[in-house]
Amino acid sequence: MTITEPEESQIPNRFDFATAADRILAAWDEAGCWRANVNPDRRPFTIVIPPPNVTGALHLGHGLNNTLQDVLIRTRRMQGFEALWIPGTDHAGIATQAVVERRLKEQENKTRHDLGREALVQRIWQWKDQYETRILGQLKRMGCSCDWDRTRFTLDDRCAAAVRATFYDLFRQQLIYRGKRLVNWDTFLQTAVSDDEVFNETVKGNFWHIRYQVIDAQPGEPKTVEIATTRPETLLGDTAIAVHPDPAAAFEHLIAQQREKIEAAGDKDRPLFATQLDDLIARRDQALPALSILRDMALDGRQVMLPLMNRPIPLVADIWAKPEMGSGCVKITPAHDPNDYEVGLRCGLPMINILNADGTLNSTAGVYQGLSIKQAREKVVADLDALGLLGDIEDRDIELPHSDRSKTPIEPLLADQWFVKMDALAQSAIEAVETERVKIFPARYRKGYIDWLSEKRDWPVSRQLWWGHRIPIWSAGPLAESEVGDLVAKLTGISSQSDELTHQVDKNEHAQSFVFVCLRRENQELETAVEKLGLVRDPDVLDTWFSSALWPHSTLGWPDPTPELSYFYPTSTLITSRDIITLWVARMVLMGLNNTGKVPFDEVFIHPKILDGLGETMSKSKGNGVDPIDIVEKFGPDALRFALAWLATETQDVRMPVQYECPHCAKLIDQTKKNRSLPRIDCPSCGQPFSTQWAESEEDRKLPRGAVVSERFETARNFVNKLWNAARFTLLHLNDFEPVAIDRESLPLEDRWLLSRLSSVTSAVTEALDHYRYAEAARVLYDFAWDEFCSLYVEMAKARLADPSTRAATQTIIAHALDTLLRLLHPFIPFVTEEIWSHLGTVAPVRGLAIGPQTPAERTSRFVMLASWPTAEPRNDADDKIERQFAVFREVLGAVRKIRSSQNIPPRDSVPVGVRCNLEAAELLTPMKVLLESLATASIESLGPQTQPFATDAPLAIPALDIDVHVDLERFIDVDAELQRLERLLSQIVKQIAGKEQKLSNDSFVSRAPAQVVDQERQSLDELRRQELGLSADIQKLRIRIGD
RNA sequence: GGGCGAUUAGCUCAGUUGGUUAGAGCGCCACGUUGACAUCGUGGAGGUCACAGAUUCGAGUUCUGUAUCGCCCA
Repeated sequence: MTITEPEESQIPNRFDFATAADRILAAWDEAGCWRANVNPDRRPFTIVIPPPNVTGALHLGHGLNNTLQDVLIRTRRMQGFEALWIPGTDHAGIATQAVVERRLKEQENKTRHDLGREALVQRIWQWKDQYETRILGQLKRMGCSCDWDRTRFTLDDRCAAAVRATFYDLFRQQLIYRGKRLVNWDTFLQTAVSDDEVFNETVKGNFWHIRYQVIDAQPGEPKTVEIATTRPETLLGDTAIAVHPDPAAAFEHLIAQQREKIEAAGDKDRPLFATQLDDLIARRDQALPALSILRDMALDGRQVMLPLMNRPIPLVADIWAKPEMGSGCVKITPAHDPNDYEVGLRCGLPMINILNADGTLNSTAGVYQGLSIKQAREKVVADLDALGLLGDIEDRDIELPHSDRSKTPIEPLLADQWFVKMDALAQSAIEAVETERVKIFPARYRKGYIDWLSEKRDWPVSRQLWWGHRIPIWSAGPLAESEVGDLVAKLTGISSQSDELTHQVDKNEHAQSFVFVCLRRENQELETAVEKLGLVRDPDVLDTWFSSALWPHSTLGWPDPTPELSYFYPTSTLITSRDIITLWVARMVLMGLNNTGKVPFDEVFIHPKILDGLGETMSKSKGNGVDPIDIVEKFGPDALRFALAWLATETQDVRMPVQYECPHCAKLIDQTKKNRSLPRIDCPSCGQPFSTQWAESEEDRKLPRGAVVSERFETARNFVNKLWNAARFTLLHLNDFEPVAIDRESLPLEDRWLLSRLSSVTSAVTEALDHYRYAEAARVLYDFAWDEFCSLYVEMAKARLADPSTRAATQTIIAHALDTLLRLLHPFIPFVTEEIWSHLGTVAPVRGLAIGPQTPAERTSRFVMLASWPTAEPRNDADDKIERQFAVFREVLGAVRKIRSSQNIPPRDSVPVGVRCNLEAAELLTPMKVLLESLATASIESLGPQTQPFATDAPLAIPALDIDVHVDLERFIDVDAELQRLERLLSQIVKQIAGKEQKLSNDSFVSRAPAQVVDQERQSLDELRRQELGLSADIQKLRIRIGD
């Protein structure tokens, strides 16, 4: 057989991901590799993507989330499942509307009211189209193998149909009702924002003390009650003053608590706590009599006069009043404070709203009508002062809620809202997790999920927005009883002909009647009919989470009984981040159960978050976000994915210091809190300016943009390169490849070792992925590919590939190994594996071990993406032995290399080596002598129990294996270096001996530790003493030599 | 205030059931390129496992407390 020279030029020595990626994506597209269809011959495996917001582009957090999903779906696809990954995006109600409104204001100085509902929604659709395209493009470039034909959007027609059907159903089950609720009102955007769109900021404010006069004070009773407030203007909406119902008990409780605190405190804190206790007791003694009187007055139904409004309001007894704070009394404004609202509910108080939507005061505020909050506050304070009702004014830091969207202060405001009744729904979702019909990984997240649902707080689903699913309710009211009867009769008439309309009659807190109609789907005719009856459609839209709660079944066609729904639903796994377990995961479970009777997914995997170098979460608004595409362009898509998977451990968030890359000189500039919010940065290296994501001005935007990258992707990029080059080596040596029959038993040791390792690695990777241990899977593959396949096997194969008598068999094995490795790595690094696969398919279209007269040759699939996942072979003793053998081999090899290195022996000079070891080890090592000689550039002069040190000896012991490695330094000796090395070794050994001796002289260790452990320690001590002797002798010899 | 998590080498992180001398990547130092790969190879230096207790013959690993940081909920 003639061996032709490998043609290196055909395969470049680096993987050119920039050009290959597009080509590979196009090939997958063309072949529809990512497509999944109802297929009774296969088991389905389904993932729905957590739909990213169309508010902005994806960052690295999404990069991680989607990488993990893709690794899983690619693995399952290769394992023979009909693997469906449904992509899509979320309309993200308020977030998206706010972004578009802000731009409208900035660029055209217009508000949404200038545009009107339809035109604004039109604009938001344009925004959505733009970002949806960008987001899906980002996912594609990352290699996400979603079924793109099934891309959905939470506001598209199919999702809308699901939302309508769900709302209608819940409404008919009487699980949807209208009620009042305090909302976080953004007076700038004039909308309610959700709790998670509110952040608290401490601002400087005041604490005003105000006196309210008691009406008809009796003898012995106070004439005024003092309260203190940070928001004096809200007194215009006060409906009560509260005092604690049992101040004595409340004080006792506090005092007991403080005593416990002192018990538990360290010496450092105790004096402070003791002082606090004294203060508390003094306070009780001083305040209790007055508070008791006030409590009695409250129980007696006494009233105080609300200043400025001259409205009598009751004294009430409620636990919200804290006897230890201020005067012990608190004003109650139920319509403008969450705590007061609760008091109002408990005490049946009226709720008076004093605000307009724009934050000015309304007509209930009397003479203050029309003023802004700030103006009203000043005037109220001045007027109180004039009346002599104002007491002290304290300076105080106040935690004030702000809207995340407009950055303006939130005003709590009472508004009509639609609610979903959570009781039974929440219970069903709790049970799904408790019974493990839905399994959550890691399990610690179960608690938060269950605790949150256990509160069973009704879900307010109205949003005062224009962007979203409009609430399908038409209402009329308040109506007289006769009108109600009339209207209901007419509605019953309509609904007798259509099952798409349902209605309810509801009375509000003032006993006024309202009629609500819900329509099941878009139906112009019905809508017109309903509106003709005088019913008006609710202007609000639904909470975004309402539509995303339906995502696992709405994307599959529900409410229609589609074949997809029955085949792919319930989905298999949901992969998401922990911050939306309650908002989203819990709601999907309860809605899935309500709508389909089945859980939406069997398993949930919660992955870590990506933090920046300062430990802060990444976000666009902070400026520390990284665009995955920047990483793709610098390091390649495979490096992005592999690095993220490698970092995705179970407990640890991913901390990722990021740098700007100067587009002029490629210098990396650490991102800091300071520079991350700048629109332009001058490169400290080349001095030239570049722009950042904040660039707004013409001038800045003209500058080239500095990518935000992280050095943490280098390891993964290097790994991809390593794999590429190992493959390149393999491919170059397969130019004349003809598969040959393999007889396993007669294979050389290193081949059997490699096959055994492949099998072990396959098991480990499969196991790790089954349990979402991505980092472990990545590490196993990295270590195997680099340290074993590249550094050992390929090195060992070189000689055999050069020998015509062994070339063919070696080719068969190495081709098989590369083939398996590519399959195992494919889910992590799909592009480079696909590229190598196609080269491999050219030189070795038929490969595998099952080649022979009896078994048909294994022909491989065109795409590794569609190839089958490797299966591990059953373990056997021979394999275990071989793996142990190689572990020993690597230790000995390492020892020789260490000695060589410490002596600065040139790499190409061969050294004589002796290995002293027991008989068993000698038996293991003898067959590997040639390999050892080649990898260590050595000649093995002697191997076994009889091996003696050389005359000019450099020893190194491997105590764990009872092996001493000796190198003959005759030709190389650098006495000083060797003396230095030996002395350092000796000092380490002396230290260890001391430790062991101490341990063994401890009677309690010798008598109580297991005999086996004690024995081991004794042997180890003997071994150390033996080494000590040897080293001392060697050192002695060298000293004499210097003396010569 | 409640809950969850983290704290291991200069940096970023692994560390399975408690048991020889605690590992990796990057960075650093030394040496090395003729054919897979300098995005490389070989070796080296570098650790009071946050702190304080407890359990144990023995603790990075188990328990309690403290500190710091992060997230979630109120």
